[in-house]
Amino acid sequence: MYKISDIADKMDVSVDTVRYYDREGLMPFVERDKSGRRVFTDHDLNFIEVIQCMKQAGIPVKEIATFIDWCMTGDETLEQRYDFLADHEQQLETKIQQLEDNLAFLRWKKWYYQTAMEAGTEEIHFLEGTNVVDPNERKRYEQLLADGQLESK
Amino acid sequence: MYKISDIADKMDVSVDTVRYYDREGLMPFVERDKSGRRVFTDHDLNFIEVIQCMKQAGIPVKEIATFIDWCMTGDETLEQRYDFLADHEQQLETKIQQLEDNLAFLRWKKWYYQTAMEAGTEEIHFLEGTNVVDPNERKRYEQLLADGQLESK
DNA sequence: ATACAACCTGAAGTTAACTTCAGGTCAAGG
DNA sequence: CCTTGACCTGAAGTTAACTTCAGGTTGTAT
Repeated sequence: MYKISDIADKMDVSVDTVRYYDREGLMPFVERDKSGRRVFTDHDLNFIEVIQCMKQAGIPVKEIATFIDWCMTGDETLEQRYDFLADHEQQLETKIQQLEDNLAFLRWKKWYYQTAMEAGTEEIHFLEGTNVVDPNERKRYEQLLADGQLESK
Repeated sequence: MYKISDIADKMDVSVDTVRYYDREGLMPFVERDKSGRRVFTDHDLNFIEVIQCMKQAGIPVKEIATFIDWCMTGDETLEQRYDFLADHEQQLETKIQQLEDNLAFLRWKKWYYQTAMEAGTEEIHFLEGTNVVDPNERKRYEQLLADGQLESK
């Protein structure tokens, strides 16, 4: 048996946030003791894990509530639940790919500033006489990356 | 020369959102034509790219505004800009790792429902006589995954 | 016995990131 | 010439996800 603060710790959120989640329908399974306090069981931890994963994956609270609702309904919603997961698996894959691209861009800009700092000025990356970044600079960086010459940076 | 709608298209947001970004200080570089309309240059596209990347990476608008502000200041802020990027590179790496973990969890749950659907009931995953998920089930899944027996699912 | 930390509720407040609105300017096509 | 669509501003409205507040109850350590 667990109390609300245990769950808050486990989910790495505040106790108030757990109550907020409950209010929004994420925890219809939670029981109360004789004086009205929330009591969570081991069985509930299965749901807590799911909720935490979905939250971190960026799924909105309302959608998670729908999913949990299906869980409470029983075996006739197995397919909806599967489809929900398959759909969000797709979305998450796409999002991770995008973040990988963003990460690659940040790294190139980091190299850009690293080298600019060494030169004392950003101008080394500009097209002759302008303040526009030379598109070849990015290619130069990609080449160095591919050649494994950027290990120390 | 580009107009606001071109930039909106390029960033994949609405024209109103671009104006909002400008208001929040993300585009101090933008010029105006004689009748007050925003005019973007090729030089500005460098910034647009940076802004879009940072937005997608989840960096708050205010922080991006700070970064852009440094860019306008000149070479004396090169170090701040480098540190900013290094810091967010770190954060993004952590976030991607977390999302990978979430993805792995979603996939295991997908398998859980896939097999439950085939059996017609979720009970196949429960500990004898309870409604608690058998922890060995996840291990079973991981084993199948490692053995490459899940290709078609 | 009593204090006090942890719990409760309903409701109001906050923040970020937009979005919508009201009202106005302007350049180009028919 | 005049209509129309793209642009402008300042300000108000919206939404999600919390957070804070006011006021109340209770189990446990001193």
